[in-house]
Amino acid sequence: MLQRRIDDHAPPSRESMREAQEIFYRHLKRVGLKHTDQRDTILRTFLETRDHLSTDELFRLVRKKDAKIGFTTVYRTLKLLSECGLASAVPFPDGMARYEHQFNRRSHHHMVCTDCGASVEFFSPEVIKLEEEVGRKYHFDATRHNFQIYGVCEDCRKKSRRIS
Amino acid sequence: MLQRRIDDHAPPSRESMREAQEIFYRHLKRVGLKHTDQRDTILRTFLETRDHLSTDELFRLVRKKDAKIGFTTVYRTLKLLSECGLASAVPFPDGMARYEHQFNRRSHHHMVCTDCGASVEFFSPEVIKLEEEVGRKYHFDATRHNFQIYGVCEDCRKKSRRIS
DNA sequence: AATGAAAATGAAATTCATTTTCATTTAGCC
DNA sequence: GGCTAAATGAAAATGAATTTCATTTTCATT
Repeated sequence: MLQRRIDDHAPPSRESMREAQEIFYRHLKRVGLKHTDQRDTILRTFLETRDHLSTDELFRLVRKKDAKIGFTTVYRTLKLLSECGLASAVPFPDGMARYEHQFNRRSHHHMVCTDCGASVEFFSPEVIKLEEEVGRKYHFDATRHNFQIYGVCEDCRKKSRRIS
Repeated sequence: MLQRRIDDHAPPSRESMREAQEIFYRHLKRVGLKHTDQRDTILRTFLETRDHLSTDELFRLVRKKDAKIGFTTVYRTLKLLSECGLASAVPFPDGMARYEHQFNRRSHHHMVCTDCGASVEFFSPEVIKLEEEVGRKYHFDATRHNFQIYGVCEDCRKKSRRIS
């Protein structure tokens, strides 16, 4: 299933990797948790991805680097990464929890094909303004939002035309 | 959990109820399915709600009207209602599938409190324009979208201030 | 470097919403 | 009324998410 990220396509530089690790370690320290090789490997693997990964997909990638790391650890680490803002869950129509990393990325949104599940990112500064405005109006302290557009992509339209 | 709908607060009139039923029955006929008392009861119960209901919550409401209707039937009927556009799934942060009815309702979005789960609706014509524009730009046939803003509501801010 | 308490790990078990199965009942066309 | 396909609902199955627990590891303190 294609899930294009349309910018920031360079792999993370050594410095930005280190910066992200520092954020993670600071968070661990703050909540009294420990620094382990597994967590290190999982964070690095996650930062190298460009897609929207389920826990299982990340687990498979992690396993390639260290076959001894278990699914449970990946699951738990992904939660920790969400807590400190390095990862965030994106609700996809298949209902499975999917995460993307938020390190050094512009705020963006997703357009998802309801046929094949492919997703494309788009950018919309208006939405960010809207978040502020609506929050103010209803006296919410708005912290984040989530915006997806669903539809049928060009490829799937072509395919369905061929069939009918 | 409070889930305010901020407009359209009147219960459905007899006419609009009938109109919705007609949409449903037309859909059933189209796909070769039958009209049953259970489906009738479930649709009526659903239209009377104002909230974002999980399948189980709707099942409990339906059971009050007819204790012989099973969970499975509610589950299946909710799917049928989604197919014909009378219901639509709203992704909430608790991960459970929640539905709201779309009959005679303005297009709206949700602001959700990440603390207590309370939700408030808001309206934003800009977002509808955005759906069209972005669809055009990436050659998607955009059919729907989903937009939530997350934050902390006034009540929860007050409560957390009291604690700290 | 050794110690020990607290935390981490990972395999397995559990939970729980969702979905499917299947035997029985019902709708609605002839 | 009879017939056939569909509906029903209880129970079982599924599968992602989460918890348990015995073992291992981290790391602050000797």
